Amino acid sequence: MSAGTLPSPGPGRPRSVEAHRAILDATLELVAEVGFDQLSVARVARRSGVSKATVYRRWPSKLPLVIEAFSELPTLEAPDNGNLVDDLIALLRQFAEILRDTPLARVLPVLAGECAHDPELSALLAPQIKARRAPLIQALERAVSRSELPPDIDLEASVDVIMGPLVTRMLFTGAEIEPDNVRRFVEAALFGINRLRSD
Amino acid sequence: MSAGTLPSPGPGRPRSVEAHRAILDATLELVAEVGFDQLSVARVARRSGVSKATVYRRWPSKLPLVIEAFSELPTLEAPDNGNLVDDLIALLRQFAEILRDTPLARVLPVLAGECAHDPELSALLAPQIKARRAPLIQALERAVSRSELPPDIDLEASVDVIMGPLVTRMLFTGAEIEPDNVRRFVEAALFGINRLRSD
DNA sequence: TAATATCGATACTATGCGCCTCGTTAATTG
DNA sequence: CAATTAACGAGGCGCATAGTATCGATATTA
Repeated sequence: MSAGTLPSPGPGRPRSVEAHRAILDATLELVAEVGFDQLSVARVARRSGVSKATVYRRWPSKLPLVIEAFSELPTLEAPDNGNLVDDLIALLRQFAEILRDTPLARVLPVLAGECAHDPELSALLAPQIKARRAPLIQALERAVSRSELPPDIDLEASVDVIMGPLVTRMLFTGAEIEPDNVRRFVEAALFGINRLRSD
Repeated sequence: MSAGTLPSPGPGRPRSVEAHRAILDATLELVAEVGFDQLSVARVARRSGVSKATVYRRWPSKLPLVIEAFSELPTLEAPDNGNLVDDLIALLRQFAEILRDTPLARVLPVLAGECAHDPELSALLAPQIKARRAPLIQALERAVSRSELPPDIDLEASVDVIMGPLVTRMLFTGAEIEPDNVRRFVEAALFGINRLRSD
């Protein structure tokens, strides 16, 4: 799935897996330190102890590299607590931790903004976004199967209602998100989800 | 308030107001066309028919320029319909129109991501964000004064709950936002706002 | 008219981009 | 054990951009 590692089936020197990881790690470090705009392929190569050409052999440009590095960031793991509220609280607490501990909050908005002009990159980023939303979709589906939610609910819109407040909060106000706030946001969202019928 | 126009109080040739507008317009055009990463001061100068030095005389770098151009984008105008639902629907419809007709959706996430590494720029962007949220805050305050909402409501969090779903929807899924969806999102959010007490 | 400050144009160094060549190194295949 | 194959590091190349500096021309105030 990763663009950089097309394992060589035939003879010849194989691509270094260590270099691959070093490049992605350096990319994430540098994005966190200096931001996307100041990031350059040459800097990534220097930081990862790899030749500049090696990076270009695997990724055509800076953006796909950052997208793949982004895909290496931790994703949500969906626990099955038997009820929707606890599932959502657990998921959003994980999300808040990831936002606090990784450069996700710095990478994702920039990628989203840049992909608006590049359908190719958008096609690269879209499945990543979808994969990160999947655990929430599944938690909602389990709630539907338990009749906690009506069967005709709009799952995608529900995910937006649940994640949206936290995302905007950390994006534009830069506010810290505490566990108590997570519970309040979940409850706030849940009171409205029933209105999000699909028809 | 704008960084570029410090009107000359004494003698000497004053700064061209036309050039100022041309530069900001060209910046917005180029951001919409090629994105923030591909944007360069030289391109802005060429597009606006202005010398490169003129741009540097007014803005120290690319980011403050884009931030000021961003501040020129239309803001929300708060109507007073006498009830909260209609106020919010009107505001969010305006917001959806702005997202559709201007490069706001492409500029804002990139700025937010870049400002995460630069406190100086963050200080430049923060008041712009606050000003754009103000009409929603005012609509909520009117609702409180009409006893539509409890007086101890968390206004900022309420704004996040109302705007968040739309913002994430247009940011990460790129979905079109139709007027009907706006009404549903407003209703979805309103059912939960009462839980957002400030204590 | 004199003083002042911005203007366009241009040159300048430094750096990044993306591509390329080259000799070297590490794996598969016979 | 050789021969083949492919990725490797090092480094050069042309081009574009960043940001600064200089210059004479121009527009405004005193």
